[in-house]
Amino acid sequence: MSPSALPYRPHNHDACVAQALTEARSICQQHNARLTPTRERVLELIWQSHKPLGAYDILAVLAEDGHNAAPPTVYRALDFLQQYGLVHRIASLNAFIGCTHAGKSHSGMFLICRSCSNVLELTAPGVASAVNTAAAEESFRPDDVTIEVSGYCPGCTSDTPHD
Amino acid sequence: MSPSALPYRPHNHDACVAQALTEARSICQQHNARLTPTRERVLELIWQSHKPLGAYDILAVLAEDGHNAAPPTVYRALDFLQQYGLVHRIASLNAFIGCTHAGKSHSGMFLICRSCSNVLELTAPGVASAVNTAAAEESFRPDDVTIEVSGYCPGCTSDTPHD
DNA sequence: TTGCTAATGTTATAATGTTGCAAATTTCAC
DNA sequence: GTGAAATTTGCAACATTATAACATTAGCAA
Ligand SMILES: [Zn+2]
Ligand SMILES: [Zn+2]
Ligand SMILES: [Zn+2]
Ligand SMILES: [Zn+2]
Repeated sequence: MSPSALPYRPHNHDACVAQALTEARSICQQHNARLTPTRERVLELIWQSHKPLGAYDILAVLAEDGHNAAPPTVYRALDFLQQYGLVHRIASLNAFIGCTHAGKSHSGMFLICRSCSNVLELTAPGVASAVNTAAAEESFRPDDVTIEVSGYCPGCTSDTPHD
Repeated sequence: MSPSALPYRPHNHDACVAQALTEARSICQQHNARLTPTRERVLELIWQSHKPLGAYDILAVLAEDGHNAAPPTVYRALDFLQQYGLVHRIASLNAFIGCTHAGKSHSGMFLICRSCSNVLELTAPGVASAVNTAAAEESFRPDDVTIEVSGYCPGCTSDTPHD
């Protein structure tokens, strides 16, 4: 078994954020897309932890920033970031999380801890192929696959839930 | 390849509804749960087609019925029906669909057609086991699995989208 | 009856997400 | 550089989805 994944153990999270921002800049440059200050700030906020963040949570922080922002500001930034695969929306939570596989084409699977709220994004090729097989048997042509697993992470399966 | 699944071809849908209601009565009886008129009516409305229905759509029909209903009425009925596995919520649509495997314990996978909106619920044991394997590799204990696949159904892959 | 519990009614409000248009900024051809 | 075109942002209003809190009613049993 692999060692605990990042979200589940102490780590230098500033490095996570820095790397995410660096990659985002690079990806946007490749696509001639403009990672404007607002968009970058939203991405940074989403990466403030490995827990998903709601649009209105983001909005509240922007307000603290002194940024005079309304909901469309946030949703537009989120749309942009999703478009370039920099963040994912977790449908079962109405919240957003930074993509840990930005750039690489992937169909994510999300492990959502009910106790500590941390989310781990996996690539899970086995799952993707099983889904495609099942869909093919019904002659269904998949376009977008949502896989969200709620449960308990390694840290929270034991009796002492993590933060 | 199997022939087209029910939602994708003409069929006697009244039979779908009748069977769903019969099974629901039986399941509720087994659990000493009361399938009250409101709950039964909501279930019937959800089964009016193989397309998912929003809570406020249900509310509107109840109003036409002359039923003086407010949102909590609908959401409470939906909670009840979900609790006994009679309907599922489709997170990516904020909508509800009748369960086609009521009674049998199952972890569903939903094929959602972008064109005609019909939803097919599959059992897909291969997918379930792939998800469990992937989760186990991260020492994650799954509790609830959401798998929603948006795409195009057999009828809508061709150039003439179905209703 | 009486008293208990589950279910429903009612009002208000919270949380999430969108539309439409005007103003500002950036891009790019000239 | 200058000006038109396109992108991005500000802003106000609105739409949709879901819940909280508390009163009332229906079902059921002692
Ligand atoms: Zn990702
Ligand atoms: Zn946890
Ligand atoms: Zn049918
Ligand atoms: Zn279709």
